[in-house]
Amino acid sequence: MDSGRLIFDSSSSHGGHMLILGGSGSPLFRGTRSMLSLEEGANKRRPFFTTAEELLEEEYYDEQFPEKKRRLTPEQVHLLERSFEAENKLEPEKKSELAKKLGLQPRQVAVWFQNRRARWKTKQLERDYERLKASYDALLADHDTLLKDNDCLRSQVISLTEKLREKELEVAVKELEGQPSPPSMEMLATLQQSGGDRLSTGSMGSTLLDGQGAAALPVADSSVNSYFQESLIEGAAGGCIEQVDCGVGSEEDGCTSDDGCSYLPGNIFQNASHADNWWVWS
DNA sequence: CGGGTCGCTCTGTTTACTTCA
DNA sequence: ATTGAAGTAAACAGAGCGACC
Repeated sequence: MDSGRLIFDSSSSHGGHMLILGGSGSPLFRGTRSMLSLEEGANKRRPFFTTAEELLEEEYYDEQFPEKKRRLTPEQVHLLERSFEAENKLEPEKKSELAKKLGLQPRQVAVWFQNRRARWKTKQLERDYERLKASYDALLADHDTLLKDNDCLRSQVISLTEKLREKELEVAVKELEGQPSPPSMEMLATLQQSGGDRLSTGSMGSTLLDGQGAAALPVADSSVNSYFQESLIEGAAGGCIEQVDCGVGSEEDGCTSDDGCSYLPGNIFQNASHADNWWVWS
């Protein structure tokens, strides 16, 4: 709808409404536009009104160019912007003061603030969206990294379980070799069988489980000199592996997490025997 | 307390104007 | 130089809300 001629009606009981006289959308104005040639419109463009005196001349301009909508001058916008930065709500006193200072109708100032708030909100929504998107992307990346780490740790569990089994068999064979008569094939078969059972059920010691129970790692078996007991981990049966130092280690044969730490599938317990331990029981 | 009025904000829309291909 | 599309700003409409009488 064309605003047409805008007159601030301060006596209105509704806070001063514009009276719309002869806008292009109103019956009064309909048809008037076609009477003005394009050339006339271009040459006699109605200027911005910036002073009270100019406001008094509105009637003249309105008669000449009743349908023009005028943009605010850069100076007017600048002052309005400064005012908006200080306070994006408009107190009645402030509105009158600004209107007077800018040579605008109070209603125009109110409308400007209204539109400015709408623009600010749109921008704010865009900023919020960008922030949330960045946050989501970061979380997604973290999630992917955790999935990879999880896969690496599963591989470690499987590998270590196998090593442990071999070590326990080796120890058992040595024990039997120490006896006066060599073990029979039946005895060896029985030993192997009992070792396998223990590993598969985890019934002989504490168990280190991965998240989904895909593999079990028995530790601290009291009847066998387990690999764990021989190495650094004493009295920590049933505890959890925890990474304590991210400053060492090769990434060549391991998986690397996003915090720069490497998980070494094959040799973490060898590393653990050194001063710069990677893993402890907690 | 309920209803009417006023003054304000917000959202959505229209319109005038500008820019650019 | 002209024109039409797209973008932007000014203004409006209508609904909602709180304060006041």
